[in-house]
Amino acid sequence: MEELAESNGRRSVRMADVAAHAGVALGTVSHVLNHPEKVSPHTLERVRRSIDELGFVPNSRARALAAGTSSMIAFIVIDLGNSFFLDMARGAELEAQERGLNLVLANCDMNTDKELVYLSLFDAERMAGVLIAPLPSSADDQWRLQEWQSDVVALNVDASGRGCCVTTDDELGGYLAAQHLIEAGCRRLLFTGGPFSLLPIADRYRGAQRAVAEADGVSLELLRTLQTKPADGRKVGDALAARAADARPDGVLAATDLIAFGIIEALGVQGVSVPDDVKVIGYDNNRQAWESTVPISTMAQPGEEMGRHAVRLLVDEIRNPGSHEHEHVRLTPTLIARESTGT
Amino acid sequence: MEELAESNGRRSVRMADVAAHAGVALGTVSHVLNHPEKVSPHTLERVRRSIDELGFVPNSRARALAAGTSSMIAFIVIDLGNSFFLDMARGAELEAQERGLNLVLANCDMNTDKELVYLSLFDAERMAGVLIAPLPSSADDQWRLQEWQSDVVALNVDASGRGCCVTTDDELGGYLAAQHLIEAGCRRLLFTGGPFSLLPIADRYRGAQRAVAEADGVSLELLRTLQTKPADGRKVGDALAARAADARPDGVLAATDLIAFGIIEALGVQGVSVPDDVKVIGYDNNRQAWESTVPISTMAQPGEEMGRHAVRLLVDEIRNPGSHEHEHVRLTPTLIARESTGT
DNA sequence: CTGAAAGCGCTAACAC
DNA sequence: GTGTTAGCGCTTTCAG
Repeated sequence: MEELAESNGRRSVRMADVAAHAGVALGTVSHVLNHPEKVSPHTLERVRRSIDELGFVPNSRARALAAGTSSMIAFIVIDLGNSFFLDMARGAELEAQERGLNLVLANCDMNTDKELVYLSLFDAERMAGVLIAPLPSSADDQWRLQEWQSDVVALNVDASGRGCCVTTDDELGGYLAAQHLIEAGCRRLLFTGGPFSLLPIADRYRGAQRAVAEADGVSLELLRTLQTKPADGRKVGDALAARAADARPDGVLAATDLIAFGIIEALGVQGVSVPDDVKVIGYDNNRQAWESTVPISTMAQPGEEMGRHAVRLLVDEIRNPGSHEHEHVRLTPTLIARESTGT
Repeated sequence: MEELAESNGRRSVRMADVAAHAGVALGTVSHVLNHPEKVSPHTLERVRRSIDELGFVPNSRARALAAGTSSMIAFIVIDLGNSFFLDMARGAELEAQERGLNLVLANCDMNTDKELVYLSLFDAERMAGVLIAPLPSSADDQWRLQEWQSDVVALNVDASGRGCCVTTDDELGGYLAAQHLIEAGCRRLLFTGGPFSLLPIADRYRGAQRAVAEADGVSLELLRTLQTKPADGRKVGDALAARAADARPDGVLAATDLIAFGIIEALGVQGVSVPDDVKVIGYDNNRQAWESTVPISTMAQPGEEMGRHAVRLLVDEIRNPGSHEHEHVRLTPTLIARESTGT
């Protein structure tokens, strides 16, 4: 099981070698690396030259062991193929870099078991901290049940009470999306998406319900899908196209852009015009759906901002173990109106 | 610059704590972890219980330091937003896992400077090995100029002479793609893509030239683009649509699927039919282009296989520092015929 | 300002 | 089988 790699042949040069080469004590070399201001210019120069000449690369593992600190943080992502998560990673990386931390990624590839595997790995590796963007299911996340060595902050999932987290307000997003459709003149709305075990989807639906309840003479129908892919959308589109025109919704709220994409495509093929006959709005501002023939209106989630915030929370937790209080940062999605809901 | 994270508050339980708790020596605890067969069932049981009760998580850093080994490898990727590279990561992860190694990812986000930054980081962290899929430009890769502590194998780039690498044969891919077009009846081919500083693109063009040279009465035109995005393709599509029908190529070989996608879209808008008027083939089997209204024929690169191979080479290099010989594995792209070149 | 020495948490001989 | 001990490469007091 735990088949380890053997160290590679060449033995790397150690600090002691540098010290010998420069004719100083080992501690002095350490000082030029960590507290150069406390070393005389002359020694500094000499040691530095030795470092260069020998090609010395400080061993961070040893350093971390001795100093009890590390500059590595890890981000465990449920699906790096989803541009939303990749955006988070970008934001996290930028923020980490600005704070002198290094970010590595782990891809769970939609396999929730891997969340735990990687969490354990990084825990054992004594990362300074770890970020995790799990599958936002309603089931109690396994990883939350454990106490971890490293500080961890969750993204895209409500981990209140157990730790820091940053989410976007999906209920509000659903509300705003529905409102946009209503303002565009739609009266017979349809919400489609699934599975509802995904909290964000359930929340988006609730938001849509609220918007509809607040409006007069607007109805809301629900059509569940099994997944969130274009194929699911195409099925919905076909079903809709098969209906009589007056039995058709005039506004569709798709739980994801990918679904919206499928719907628009299927509708187009069957001669139903978007946005003339039916207006469609998606959710996620997913790059994969950017190239739709009819540009898709959508609710954009601030992925990069989420990543940045998460790192900020993490750093606070790492640096102020005493005073730190867990926080739930809730960001707001933004409406991006494009052609699919235009006039 | 090197602003480190401070260790978090709670001090984790060490092996010594476990030993004390179980009433055995520290070395014994180490044994139950690394050589359980050499420990009496009774002690084993007791130590294991102590480990559980105390929530002991072995410190891999210390372990790596003491043992001189590590099970972590890293994959530095030029662009995780590109599904081709993500496929490599998937393959690498699977292969790594089967060999008891753990894979972490680093995203350069199309920033070549980051390649070096991450390489240095992982070098200092004394990773067991590192994989790198850089920007395949013709410029001499900076990272190749240095001797690294860790073993490194390159993906998607020819690093012969300096280390192991695994690539796909782009020249052959271009050849096969052109041949496919010719067999589909095309006589006036157009190759479009760019910039040519990207080696794969130049190679694909060379392959197309070879196929055309081998065929009778087939011409090949070249239309360079600045980048490899759908927008570049749309420009090409518009230019083509603006031509008189008989001045138009009847077969287009796009250097990437994204370009092909843009071309098909632009052509469609202008009333030029794909594949009836013009056949189009792309390259990469990019998921982002899968949802095109006209499914795009393409040359698929075996990303996952590349990742697996790379890990195999890396492992050999790590385990047999003496006998290991650098190897260049060249994989073959596969034609995927879809509608855009259909009849 | 520089050197010596005591660990950091763990592995791997080597003894008992 | 189990305990003891000497490092792994580095940081960091603490004397000189």
